[in-house]
Amino acid sequence: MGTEASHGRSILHIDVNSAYLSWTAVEFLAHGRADDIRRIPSAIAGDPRSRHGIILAKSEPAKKYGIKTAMTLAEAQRRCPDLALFPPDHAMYKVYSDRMYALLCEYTDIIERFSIDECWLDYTGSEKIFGPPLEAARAISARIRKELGFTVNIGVSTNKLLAKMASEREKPDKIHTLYPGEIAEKMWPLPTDELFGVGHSTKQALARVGLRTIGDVAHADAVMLRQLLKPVMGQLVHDHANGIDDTPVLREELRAEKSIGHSTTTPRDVTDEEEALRYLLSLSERVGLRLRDAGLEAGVASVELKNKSFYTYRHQKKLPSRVRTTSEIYEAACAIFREMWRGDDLRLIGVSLTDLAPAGARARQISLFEDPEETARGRAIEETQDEIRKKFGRDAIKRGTLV
DNA sequence: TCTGGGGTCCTAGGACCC
DNA sequence: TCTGGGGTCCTAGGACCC
Repeated sequence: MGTEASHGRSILHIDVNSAYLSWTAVEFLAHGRADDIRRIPSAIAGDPRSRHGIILAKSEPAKKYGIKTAMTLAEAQRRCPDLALFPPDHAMYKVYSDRMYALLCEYTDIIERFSIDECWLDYTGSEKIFGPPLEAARAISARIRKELGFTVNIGVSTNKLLAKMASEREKPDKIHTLYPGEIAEKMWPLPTDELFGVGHSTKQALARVGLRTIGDVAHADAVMLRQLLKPVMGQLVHDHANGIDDTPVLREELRAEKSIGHSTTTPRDVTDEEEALRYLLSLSERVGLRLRDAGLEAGVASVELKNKSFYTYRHQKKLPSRVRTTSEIYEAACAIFREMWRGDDLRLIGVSLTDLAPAGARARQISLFEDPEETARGRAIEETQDEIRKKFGRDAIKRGTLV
């Protein structure tokens, strides 16, 4: 009982330690920098001059000063005046993420990328080739360190939830198991918000009925939890607290993208429509490029605004016909913006698309006001522009209004 | 010079239809 | 004068994740 052999699946969760910071450190070392920024109080943060000043990742020494992810840079610097800071580089992160993914693919072809720095592996069936899961975890950890230069935490168990909860334990560079027989000892003493799926607001709701640890939730009445947290969340939390999770590890090919969006915090408040529309065009362009790259088209467009008081509102619109081009997206975004904007000073503007499907898969409804030839021409032009951008970079072509 | 950006999923209410 | 009950679609908003 409670041993790996008696359970159906064998799941690993791999989590890069302080991903953005570790990858920056490795990149620096590769380019001849003498010191390792992982050994000093350091962080990756955006630029506060453009209102992007929050901590995205921090080193272990920085953690000792109480620096936390998503903390404002000003607060972090109060806690640690000597904090060494480095800007984010998402293109570089993708390169390191892909390298790790390629290495993990040697151990199984059932891998789910949960984010740029986390993966689940369904290792069931690979035991015959690479040995017991704990041995594989040790081999993976050692190879990532040696071949890629950074460290990971690995959680080993029988489902995704337990594997993830295992990898969240002591960091960095650790391997933990959390088999069903270990739940009471390792998981139940933790506070409720350490349970995957429980955030601030659910923690508060649970505390109001006296539930403070994961064990409290595990032993609570499921009917009561469903009433307290609504059916889905109540059941999920009760299941998770008891280590129950039968969701499969979903390979990338089997996962359909649900939305594509971009948003930007503007360097200064946007107060007039003309400027807002310029942002909408630039965002529509980026979203459109990604949409066409993925070979998709969209049925719903939405615009998100955040004003200077940090109040966020979002409106969406089901489009009369499915869209693909930047001009179609931009047109929809403008219409939504004009309807929703309350005239407040804006600090963030976002555009996103949902109801995605492969281009042409669903019958296109041709609107009475649309000239099919013109639509086709517009699309052909944009596809040529996409090719040029792919070859020469995103800024190779700019619309007159953006220059 | 406080406070990012990318997502997923769930709920509730109104419109509309039979 | 009293006043159904499903079901679907659409939209806004919130919670949660990294």
